[in-house]
Amino acid sequence: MDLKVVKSGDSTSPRRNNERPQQILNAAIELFRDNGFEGTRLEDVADKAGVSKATIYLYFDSKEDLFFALIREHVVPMVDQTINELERFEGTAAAFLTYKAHGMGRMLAHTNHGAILKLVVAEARRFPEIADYFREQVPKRGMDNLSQLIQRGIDNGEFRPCDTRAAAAAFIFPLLMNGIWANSIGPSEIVDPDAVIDLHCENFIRGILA
Amino acid sequence: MDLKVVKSGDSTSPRRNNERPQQILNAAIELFRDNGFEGTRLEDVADKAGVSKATIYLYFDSKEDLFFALIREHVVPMVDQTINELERFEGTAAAFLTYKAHGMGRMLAHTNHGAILKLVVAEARRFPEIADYFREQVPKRGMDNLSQLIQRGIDNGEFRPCDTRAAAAAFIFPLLMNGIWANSIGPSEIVDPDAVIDLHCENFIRGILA
DNA sequence: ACAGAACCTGACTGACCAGTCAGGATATCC
DNA sequence: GGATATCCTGACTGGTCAGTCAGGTTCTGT
Repeated sequence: MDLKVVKSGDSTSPRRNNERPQQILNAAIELFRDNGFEGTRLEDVADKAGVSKATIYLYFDSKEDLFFALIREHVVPMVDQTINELERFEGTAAAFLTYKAHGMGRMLAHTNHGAILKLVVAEARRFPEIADYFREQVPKRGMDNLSQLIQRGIDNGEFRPCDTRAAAAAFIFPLLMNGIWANSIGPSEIVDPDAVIDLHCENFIRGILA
Repeated sequence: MDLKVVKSGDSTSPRRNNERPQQILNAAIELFRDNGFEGTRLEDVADKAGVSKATIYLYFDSKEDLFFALIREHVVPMVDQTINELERFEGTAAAFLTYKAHGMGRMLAHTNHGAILKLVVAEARRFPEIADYFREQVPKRGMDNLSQLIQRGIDNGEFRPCDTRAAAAAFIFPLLMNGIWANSIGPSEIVDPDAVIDLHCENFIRGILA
Protein backbone atom coordinates (compact mmCIF):
# COMPACT_ATOMS: atom_id res chain seq x y z
CA MET A 1 0.00 0.00 0.00
CA ASP A 2 2.35 2.77 -1.10
CA LEU A 3 0.12 5.74 -1.52
CA LYS A 4 0.67 8.41 -4.11
CA VAL A 5 1.48 11.63 -2.33
CA VAL A 6 -1.24 14.20 -2.76
CA LYS A 7 0.74 17.32 -3.36
CA SER A 8 -1.96 19.79 -2.32
CA GLY A 9 0.41 21.65 -0.04
CA ASP A 10 3.45 21.53 -2.27
CA SER A 11 4.09 25.04 -3.56
CA THR A 12 7.13 24.01 -5.59
CA SER A 13 4.94 22.26 -8.15
CA PRO A 14 2.10 24.62 -8.96
CA ARG A 15 -0.93 23.04 -10.50
CA ARG A 16 -3.79 24.55 -12.40
CA ASN A 17 -6.34 22.97 -10.22
CA ASN A 18 -4.92 21.86 -6.93
CA GLU A 19 -8.24 21.23 -5.25
CA ARG A 20 -8.86 18.24 -7.53
CA PRO A 21 -8.06 15.63 -4.86
CA GLN A 22 -10.50 17.25 -2.45
CA GLN A 23 -13.21 17.44 -5.11
CA ILE A 24 -12.72 13.79 -5.88
CA LEU A 25 -12.74 12.79 -2.21
CA ASN A 26 -15.91 14.77 -1.58
CA ALA A 27 -17.65 13.08 -4.46
CA ALA A 28 -16.38 9.70 -3.31
CA ILE A 29 -17.61 9.99 0.26
CA GLU A 30 -21.15 10.85 -0.79
CA LEU A 31 -21.35 7.98 -3.24
CA PHE A 32 -19.71 5.54 -0.83
CA ARG A 33 -22.22 6.60 1.80
CA ASP A 34 -25.18 5.95 -0.48
CA ASN A 35 -23.95 2.91 -2.42
CA GLY A 36 -21.19 1.37 -0.35
CA PHE A 37 -17.65 0.85 -1.54
CA GLU A 38 -18.20 -1.97 -4.01
CA GLY A 39 -21.47 -0.48 -5.15
CA THR A 40 -19.86 2.78 -6.22
CA ARG A 41 -18.55 3.10 -9.78
CA LEU A 42 -15.43 5.17 -10.18
CA GLU A 43 -17.05 6.57 -13.31
CA ASP A 44 -19.75 8.08 -11.10
CA VAL A 45 -17.22 9.51 -8.68
CA ALA A 46 -15.55 11.14 -11.65
CA ASP A 47 -18.83 12.53 -12.99
CA LYS A 48 -19.79 13.95 -9.61
CA ALA A 49 -16.37 15.54 -9.22
CA GLY A 50 -16.63 16.94 -12.75
CA VAL A 51 -13.60 15.09 -14.11
CA SER A 52 -12.97 11.95 -16.12
CA LYS A 53 -12.31 8.60 -14.55
CA ALA A 54 -8.72 8.62 -15.73
CA THR A 55 -8.12 11.83 -13.80
CA ILE A 56 -8.83 10.04 -10.55
CA TYR A 57 -5.81 7.88 -11.28
CA LEU A 58 -3.60 10.96 -11.49
CA TYR A 59 -4.21 11.58 -7.79
CA PHE A 60 -4.97 8.17 -6.36
CA ASP A 61 -3.42 4.79 -7.00
CA SER A 62 -6.61 2.78 -6.88
CA LYS A 63 -10.17 2.73 -5.66
CA GLU A 64 -8.91 1.39 -2.35
CA ASP A 65 -6.47 4.27 -2.06
CA LEU A 66 -9.42 6.65 -2.30
CA PHE A 67 -10.90 4.94 0.74
CA PHE A 68 -7.60 5.13 2.57
CA ALA A 69 -7.27 8.82 1.80
CA LEU A 70 -10.71 9.47 3.26
CA ILE A 71 -9.52 8.22 6.64
CA ARG A 72 -6.15 9.92 6.46
CA GLU A 73 -7.53 13.30 5.44
CA HIS A 74 -10.87 13.43 7.22
CA VAL A 75 -10.74 11.22 10.30
CA VAL A 76 -7.20 11.20 11.67
CA PRO A 77 -6.99 15.03 11.88
CA MET A 78 -10.12 15.01 14.02
CA VAL A 79 -8.51 12.58 16.46
CA ASP A 80 -5.40 14.78 16.56
CA GLN A 81 -7.53 17.76 17.41
CA THR A 82 -9.44 16.01 20.18
CA ILE A 83 -6.23 14.81 21.80
CA ASN A 84 -4.86 18.31 21.56
CA GLU A 85 -7.92 19.81 23.19
CA LEU A 86 -7.82 17.26 25.95
CA GLU A 87 -4.22 18.13 26.79
CA ARG A 88 -5.07 21.81 27.18
CA PHE A 89 -8.39 21.36 28.92
CA GLU A 90 -8.39 22.53 32.53
CA GLY A 91 -11.95 21.95 33.78
CA THR A 92 -13.41 18.81 35.33
CA ALA A 93 -13.38 15.49 33.54
CA ALA A 94 -17.18 15.57 33.48
CA ALA A 95 -17.14 18.95 31.76
CA PHE A 96 -14.77 17.73 29.08
CA LEU A 97 -16.85 14.61 28.48
CA THR A 98 -19.97 16.70 28.14
CA TYR A 99 -18.28 19.12 25.79
CA LYS A 100 -16.82 16.33 23.67
CA ALA A 101 -19.97 14.25 23.55
CA HIS A 102 -21.88 17.13 22.07
CA GLY A 103 -19.22 18.20 19.59
CA MET A 104 -18.37 14.73 18.42
CA GLY A 105 -21.90 13.43 18.60
CA ARG A 106 -23.23 16.18 16.39
CA MET A 107 -20.35 15.89 13.98
CA LEU A 108 -20.95 12.17 13.55
CA ALA A 109 -24.69 12.57 13.22
CA HIS A 110 -24.80 15.56 10.90
CA THR A 111 -21.68 15.48 8.72
CA ASN A 112 -20.01 12.90 6.54
CA HIS A 113 -17.93 11.65 9.45
CA GLY A 114 -20.69 9.23 10.34
CA ALA A 115 -20.71 8.02 6.75
CA ILE A 116 -16.98 7.39 6.81
CA LEU A 117 -17.31 5.46 10.05
CA LYS A 118 -20.08 3.38 8.53
CA LEU A 119 -17.87 2.70 5.55
CA VAL A 120 -14.89 1.65 7.67
CA VAL A 121 -17.02 -0.61 9.79
CA ALA A 122 -18.64 -2.16 6.74
CA GLU A 123 -15.40 -2.81 4.87
CA ALA A 124 -12.88 -3.43 7.65
CA ARG A 125 -12.84 -7.19 7.15
CA ARG A 126 -12.32 -6.85 3.44
CA PHE A 127 -9.43 -4.38 3.67
CA PRO A 128 -7.25 -5.49 6.56
CA GLU A 129 -4.55 -2.92 5.83
CA ILE A 130 -7.01 -0.07 6.02
CA ALA A 131 -8.55 -1.58 9.14
CA ASP A 132 -5.11 -1.85 10.77
CA TYR A 133 -4.29 1.76 9.98
CA PHE A 134 -7.66 2.92 11.25
CA ARG A 135 -7.44 0.82 14.41
CA GLU A 136 -4.03 2.22 15.30
CA GLN A 137 -4.80 5.81 14.46
CA VAL A 138 -8.35 6.21 15.65
CA PRO A 139 -9.80 3.84 18.25
CA LYS A 140 -6.46 3.02 19.83
CA ARG A 141 -5.33 6.60 20.31
CA GLY A 142 -8.82 7.81 21.09
CA MET A 143 -9.51 5.14 23.68
CA ASP A 144 -6.13 5.58 25.32
CA ASN A 145 -6.76 9.25 25.83
CA LEU A 146 -10.34 8.90 26.86
CA SER A 147 -9.58 6.24 29.45
CA GLN A 148 -6.77 8.39 30.84
CA LEU A 149 -9.25 11.22 31.25
CA ILE A 150 -11.63 8.94 33.09
CA GLN A 151 -8.77 7.68 35.25
CA ARG A 152 -7.97 11.29 36.09
CA GLY A 153 -11.61 11.75 37.10
CA ILE A 154 -11.41 8.70 39.35
CA ASP A 155 -8.13 9.82 40.90
CA ASN A 156 -9.48 13.18 41.93
CA GLY A 157 -12.65 11.69 43.39
CA GLU A 158 -14.93 13.02 40.69
CA PHE A 159 -15.84 9.58 39.31
CA ARG A 160 -16.46 6.26 40.99
CA PRO A 161 -13.78 3.61 40.38
CA CYS A 162 -14.44 1.40 37.35
CA ASP A 163 -12.87 -0.29 34.34
CA THR A 164 -11.71 2.85 32.52
CA ARG A 165 -11.40 1.27 29.08
CA ALA A 166 -14.87 -0.21 29.27
CA ALA A 167 -16.17 3.14 30.48
CA ALA A 168 -14.51 4.92 27.56
CA ALA A 169 -16.17 2.50 25.16
CA ALA A 170 -19.54 2.81 26.88
CA PHE A 171 -19.21 6.56 26.57
CA ILE A 172 -18.23 6.65 22.92
CA PHE A 173 -20.24 3.76 21.44
CA PRO A 174 -23.66 5.41 21.55
CA LEU A 175 -22.22 8.42 19.75
CA LEU A 176 -20.70 6.21 17.07
CA MET A 177 -23.88 4.19 16.66
CA ASN A 178 -25.90 7.38 16.51
CA GLY A 179 -23.71 8.61 13.67
CA ILE A 180 -23.89 5.34 11.79
CA TRP A 181 -27.64 5.19 12.33
CA ALA A 182 -28.15 8.67 10.92
CA ASN A 183 -26.27 7.55 7.82
CA SER A 184 -28.00 4.24 7.21
CA ILE A 185 -31.31 3.15 8.76
CA GLY A 186 -32.21 6.68 9.78
CA PRO A 187 -33.09 9.39 9.50
CA SER A 188 -36.61 8.51 10.56
CA GLU A 189 -39.04 9.47 13.29
CA ILE A 190 -37.87 6.50 15.33
CA VAL A 191 -34.79 8.16 16.78
CA ASP A 192 -33.89 11.83 17.17
CA PRO A 193 -30.07 11.92 17.03
CA ASP A 194 -29.69 15.11 19.03
CA ALA A 195 -32.00 13.94 21.80
CA VAL A 196 -29.98 10.74 22.08
CA ILE A 197 -26.75 12.70 22.45
CA ASP A 198 -28.21 14.92 25.17
CA LEU A 199 -29.73 12.08 27.11
CA HIS A 200 -26.73 9.80 26.84
CA CYS A 201 -24.43 12.56 27.94
CA GLU A 202 -26.45 13.45 31.01
CA ASN A 203 -27.11 9.84 31.89
CA PHE A 204 -23.53 8.70 31.49
CA ILE A 205 -22.24 11.46 33.76
CA ARG A 206 -24.89 10.72 36.38
CA GLY A 207 -23.95 7.07 36.20
CA ILE A 208 -20.23 7.52 36.61
CA LEU A 209 -20.12 10.30 39.21
CA ALA A 210 -18.87 9.11 42.60
CA MET B 1 -40.01 -8.06 -3.92
CA ASP B 2 -42.19 -11.14 -3.89
CA LEU B 3 -40.17 -13.71 -2.08
CA LYS B 4 -40.20 -17.39 -2.89
CA VAL B 5 -41.71 -19.25 0.01
CA VAL B 6 -39.19 -21.42 1.78
CA LYS B 7 -41.16 -24.53 2.47
CA SER B 8 -39.04 -25.87 5.30
CA GLY B 9 -42.07 -26.52 7.47
CA ASP B 10 -44.34 -27.85 4.76
CA SER B 11 -44.79 -31.56 5.36
CA THR B 12 -47.09 -32.03 2.35
CA SER B 13 -44.17 -31.65 -0.04
CA PRO B 14 -41.40 -33.83 1.34
CA ARG B 15 -37.94 -33.01 0.13
CA ARG B 16 -34.80 -35.03 0.22
CA ASN B 17 -32.86 -32.33 1.90
CA ASN B 18 -35.06 -29.76 3.51
CA GLU B 19 -32.33 -28.01 5.44
CA ARG B 20 -30.84 -26.65 2.20
CA PRO B 21 -32.14 -23.11 2.74
CA GLN B 22 -30.60 -23.00 6.20
CA GLN B 23 -27.28 -24.35 4.91
CA ILE B 24 -27.24 -21.70 2.23
CA LEU B 25 -28.17 -18.92 4.66
CA ASN B 26 -25.47 -20.00 7.09
CA ALA B 27 -22.86 -19.96 4.38
CA ALA B 28 -24.10 -16.59 3.16
CA ILE B 29 -23.99 -14.87 6.52
CA GLU B 30 -20.37 -15.83 7.12
CA LEU B 31 -19.25 -14.68 3.70
CA PHE B 32 -21.30 -11.49 3.88
CA ARG B 33 -19.73 -10.80 7.25
CA ASP B 34 -16.20 -11.19 5.92
CA ASN B 35 -16.58 -9.74 2.42
CA GLY B 36 -19.66 -7.56 2.48
CA PHE B 37 -22.68 -8.08 0.26
CA GLU B 38 -21.23 -6.93 -3.05
CA GLY B 39 -17.90 -8.53 -2.26
CA THR B 40 -19.40 -11.98 -1.86
CA ARG B 41 -19.68 -14.25 -4.90
CA LEU B 42 -22.74 -16.47 -5.00
CA GLU B 43 -20.42 -19.16 -6.34
CA ASP B 44 -18.58 -19.05 -3.00
CA VAL B 45 -21.78 -19.20 -1.01
CA ALA B 46 -22.70 -22.29 -3.00
CA ASP B 47 -19.29 -23.91 -2.43
CA LYS B 48 -19.45 -23.24 1.29
CA ALA B 49 -22.95 -24.69 1.50
CA GLY B 50 -21.84 -27.72 -0.53
CA VAL B 51 -24.21 -27.11 -3.45
CA SER B 52 -23.97 -25.56 -6.90
CA LYS B 53 -24.77 -21.95 -7.59
CA ALA B 54 -27.89 -22.87 -9.52
CA THR B 55 -29.25 -24.62 -6.44
CA ILE B 56 -29.33 -21.32 -4.59
CA TYR B 57 -31.86 -20.13 -7.14
CA LEU B 58 -34.15 -23.03 -6.30
CA TYR B 59 -34.67 -21.56 -2.84
CA PHE B 60 -34.07 -17.85 -3.28
CA ASP B 61 -35.08 -15.45 -6.02
CA SER B 62 -31.91 -13.44 -6.09
CA LYS B 63 -28.84 -12.46 -4.15
CA GLU B 64 -30.85 -9.68 -2.56
CA ASP B 65 -33.51 -12.16 -1.47
CA LEU B 66 -30.81 -14.05 0.40
CA PHE B 67 -30.11 -10.88 2.34
CA PHE B 68 -33.80 -10.35 3.00
CA ALA B 69 -34.20 -13.92 4.25
CA LEU B 70 -31.38 -13.39 6.72
CA ILE B 71 -33.36 -10.66 8.42
CA ARG B 72 -36.66 -12.46 8.23
CA GLU B 73 -35.34 -15.74 9.58
CA HIS B 74 -32.66 -14.64 12.01
CA VAL B 75 -33.50 -11.16 13.28
CA VAL B 76 -37.26 -10.71 13.37
CA PRO B 77 -37.84 -13.86 15.50
CA MET B 78 -35.45 -12.45 18.08
CA VAL B 79 -37.48 -9.25 18.31
CA ASP B 80 -40.66 -11.30 18.67
CA GLN B 81 -39.10 -13.20 21.52
CA THR B 82 -37.94 -10.09 23.35
CA ILE B 83 -41.36 -8.49 23.11
CA ASN B 84 -42.89 -11.69 24.36
CA GLU B 85 -40.56 -11.83 27.33
CA LEU B 86 -41.23 -8.21 28.16
CA GLU B 87 -44.98 -8.82 28.28
CA ARG B 88 -44.58 -11.65 30.77
CA PHE B 89 -41.88 -10.05 32.89
CA GLU B 90 -43.00 -9.12 36.36
CA GLY B 91 -39.91 -7.68 38.09
CA THR B 92 -38.71 -4.10 38.08
CA ALA B 93 -37.93 -2.23 34.87
CA ALA B 94 -34.30 -2.01 35.95
CA ALA B 95 -34.14 -5.78 36.37
CA PHE B 96 -35.52 -6.37 32.90
CA LEU B 97 -33.10 -3.89 31.35
CA THR B 98 -30.19 -5.58 33.07
CA TYR B 99 -31.35 -9.01 32.01
CA LYS B 100 -31.92 -7.89 28.41
CA ALA B 101 -28.69 -5.94 28.12
CA HIS B 102 -26.69 -9.00 28.99
CA GLY B 103 -28.62 -11.43 26.82
CA MET B 104 -28.83 -9.21 23.80
CA GLY B 105 -25.38 -7.72 24.27
CA ARG B 106 -23.71 -11.09 24.32
CA MET B 107 -25.74 -12.36 21.43
CA LEU B 108 -24.75 -9.40 19.28
CA ALA B 109 -21.11 -9.60 20.29
CA HIS B 110 -20.60 -13.35 20.05
CA THR B 111 -22.95 -14.69 17.38
CA ASN B 112 -23.71 -13.80 13.80
CA HIS B 113 -26.42 -11.37 14.87
CA GLY B 114 -23.84 -8.63 15.09
CA ALA B 115 -22.69 -9.49 11.58
CA ILE B 116 -26.23 -9.24 10.23
CA LEU B 117 -26.66 -5.88 11.91
CA LYS B 118 -23.42 -4.69 10.38
CA LEU B 119 -24.62 -5.87 7.00
CA VAL B 120 -27.98 -4.13 7.30
CA VAL B 121 -26.36 -0.90 8.41
CA ALA B 122 -23.82 -1.08 5.59
CA GLU B 123 -26.33 -1.79 2.85
CA ALA B 124 -29.49 0.01 4.03
CA ARG B 125 -29.08 2.92 1.64
CA ARG B 126 -28.55 0.63 -1.32
CA PHE B 127 -31.57 -1.59 -0.64
CA PRO B 128 -34.39 0.69 0.48
CA GLU B 129 -36.98 -2.09 0.50
CA ILE B 130 -34.91 -4.19 2.85
CA ALA B 131 -34.20 -1.13 4.97
CA ASP B 132 -37.92 -0.34 5.17
CA TYR B 133 -38.78 -3.87 6.21
CA PHE B 134 -36.02 -3.91 8.78
CA ARG B 135 -36.94 -0.49 10.14
CA GLU B 136 -40.57 -1.47 10.63
CA GLN B 137 -39.91 -4.91 12.07
CA VAL B 138 -36.89 -4.30 14.23
CA PRO B 139 -36.04 -0.80 15.48
CA LYS B 140 -39.60 0.45 15.37
CA ARG B 141 -41.13 -2.42 17.32
CA GLY B 142 -38.10 -2.73 19.57
CA MET B 143 -37.96 0.95 20.42
CA ASP B 144 -41.69 1.17 21.01
CA ASN B 145 -41.56 -1.62 23.54
CA LEU B 146 -38.38 -0.47 25.19
CA SER B 147 -39.62 3.08 25.63
CA GLN B 148 -42.88 1.77 27.08
CA LEU B 149 -40.87 -0.18 29.61
CA ILE B 150 -38.93 2.92 30.55
CA GLN B 151 -42.18 4.88 30.81
CA ARG B 152 -43.48 2.22 33.16
CA GLY B 153 -40.31 2.67 35.23
CA ILE B 154 -40.89 6.42 35.36
CA ASP B 155 -44.57 6.03 36.27
CA ASN B 156 -43.86 3.84 39.28
CA GLY B 157 -41.13 6.14 40.54
CA GLU B 158 -38.28 3.77 39.74
CA PHE B 159 -36.73 6.02 37.07
CA ARG B 160 -36.35 9.77 36.83
CA PRO B 161 -38.51 11.45 34.16
CA CYS B 162 -36.83 11.77 30.78
CA ASP B 163 -37.33 11.45 27.03
CA THR B 164 -38.19 7.76 26.91
CA ARG B 165 -37.38 7.23 23.24
CA ALA B 166 -33.99 8.87 23.58
CA ALA B 167 -33.37 6.80 26.69
CA ALA B 168 -34.28 3.62 24.83
CA ALA B 169 -31.79 4.52 22.10
CA ALA B 170 -29.09 5.46 24.60
CA PHE B 171 -29.65 2.09 26.23
CA ILE B 172 -29.55 0.01 23.09
CA PHE B 173 -26.97 1.82 20.94
CA PRO B 174 -23.87 0.78 22.87
CA LEU B 175 -24.99 -2.84 22.62
CA LEU B 176 -25.49 -2.52 18.88
CA MET B 177 -22.17 -0.77 18.39
CA ASN B 178 -20.47 -3.37 20.52
CA GLY B 179 -21.84 -6.09 18.28
CA ILE B 180 -20.87 -4.31 15.10
CA TRP B 181 -17.43 -3.59 16.51
CA ALA B 182 -16.83 -7.22 17.37
CA ASN B 183 -17.66 -8.08 13.76
CA SER B 184 -15.54 -5.46 12.01
CA ILE B 185 -12.73 -3.44 13.64
CA GLY B 186 -12.44 -5.81 16.55
CA PRO B 187 -11.76 -8.19 18.05
CA SER B 188 -8.64 -6.60 19.42
CA GLU B 189 -7.16 -5.76 22.79
CA ILE B 190 -8.62 -2.26 22.53
CA VAL B 191 -12.11 -3.15 23.69
CA ASP B 192 -13.40 -6.13 25.67
CA PRO B 193 -17.01 -6.58 24.53
CA ASP B 194 -18.21 -8.25 27.71
CA ALA B 195 -16.68 -5.60 29.95
CA VAL B 196 -18.43 -2.92 27.92
CA ILE B 197 -21.78 -4.64 28.33
CA ASP B 198 -21.33 -4.95 32.09
CA LEU B 199 -20.21 -1.40 32.58
CA HIS B 200 -22.79 0.12 30.30
CA CYS B 201 -25.54 -1.80 31.99
CA GLU B 202 -24.55 -0.76 35.49
CA ASN B 203 -23.87 2.81 34.45
CA PHE B 204 -27.09 3.26 32.54
CA ILE B 205 -29.19 2.03 35.43
CA ARG B 206 -27.33 4.27 37.90
CA GLY B 207 -27.89 7.18 35.55
CA ILE B 208 -31.59 6.70 35.07
CA LEU B 209 -32.67 5.72 38.59
CA ALA B 210 -34.72 8.40 40.28
C1' DA C 1 4.89 32.96 -29.79
C1' DC C 2 7.20 28.96 -28.79
C1' DA C 3 8.83 24.99 -25.76
C1' DG C 4 8.01 22.25 -22.32
C1' DA C 5 5.54 20.97 -18.28
C1' DA C 6 1.36 20.04 -16.05
C1' DC C 7 -3.08 18.47 -16.54
C1' DC C 8 -6.82 15.91 -18.56
C1' DT C 9 -9.74 12.52 -21.40
C1' DG C 10 -12.21 9.07 -24.69
C1' DA C 11 -11.98 4.74 -25.85
C1' DC C 12 -10.46 0.42 -24.88
C1' DT C 13 -9.55 -4.26 -22.42
C1' DG C 14 -9.64 -8.12 -19.59
C1' DA C 15 -11.59 -10.07 -15.71
C1' DC C 16 -15.44 -10.94 -13.12
C1' DC C 17 -20.06 -12.54 -11.78
C1' DA C 18 -25.44 -12.66 -11.28
C1' DG C 19 -28.60 -15.13 -13.25
C1' DT C 20 -30.32 -18.90 -16.86
C1' DC C 21 -31.27 -23.31 -18.82
C1' DA C 22 -31.29 -27.85 -20.67
C1' DG C 23 -30.67 -31.96 -19.03
C1' DG C 24 -29.19 -35.42 -15.40
C1' DA C 25 -29.80 -37.73 -10.84
C1' DT C 26 -32.51 -39.45 -7.02
C1' DA C 27 -36.60 -40.44 -4.40
C1' DT C 28 -41.60 -41.95 -4.07
C1' DC C 29 -45.67 -44.22 -5.28
C1' DC C 30 -48.29 -47.62 -7.63
C1' DG D 1 -39.92 -51.39 -12.58
C1' DG D 2 -41.68 -47.60 -14.76
C1' DA D 3 -44.04 -43.11 -14.18
C1' DT D 4 -43.78 -38.86 -11.96
C1' DA D 5 -42.34 -35.31 -8.98
C1' DT D 6 -38.52 -33.42 -6.71
C1' DC D 7 -33.96 -32.02 -6.55
C1' DC D 8 -29.57 -30.69 -8.48
C1' DT D 9 -25.71 -29.13 -11.73
C1' DG D 10 -22.16 -27.75 -15.50
C1' DA D 11 -21.68 -24.71 -18.82
C1' DC D 12 -23.02 -20.61 -20.76
C1' DT D 13 -24.24 -15.46 -21.50
C1' DG D 14 -24.65 -10.65 -21.22
C1' DG D 15 -23.57 -6.83 -18.79
C1' DT D 16 -20.51 -4.36 -15.73
C1' DC D 17 -16.45 -1.94 -14.20
C1' DA D 18 -11.42 -1.14 -12.42
C1' DG D 19 -7.63 0.17 -14.45
C1' DT D 20 -4.71 1.63 -18.86
C1' DC D 21 -2.92 4.37 -22.52
C1' DA D 22 -2.05 7.20 -26.47
C1' DG D 23 -2.81 11.47 -27.43
C1' DG D 24 -5.11 16.12 -26.68
C1' DT D 25 -5.47 20.70 -24.12
C1' DT D 26 -4.09 24.43 -21.09
C1' DC D 27 -0.77 26.80 -18.46
C1' DT D 28 3.94 29.06 -17.46
C1' DG D 29 8.19 31.02 -18.31
C1' DT D 30 11.07 33.30 -21.51
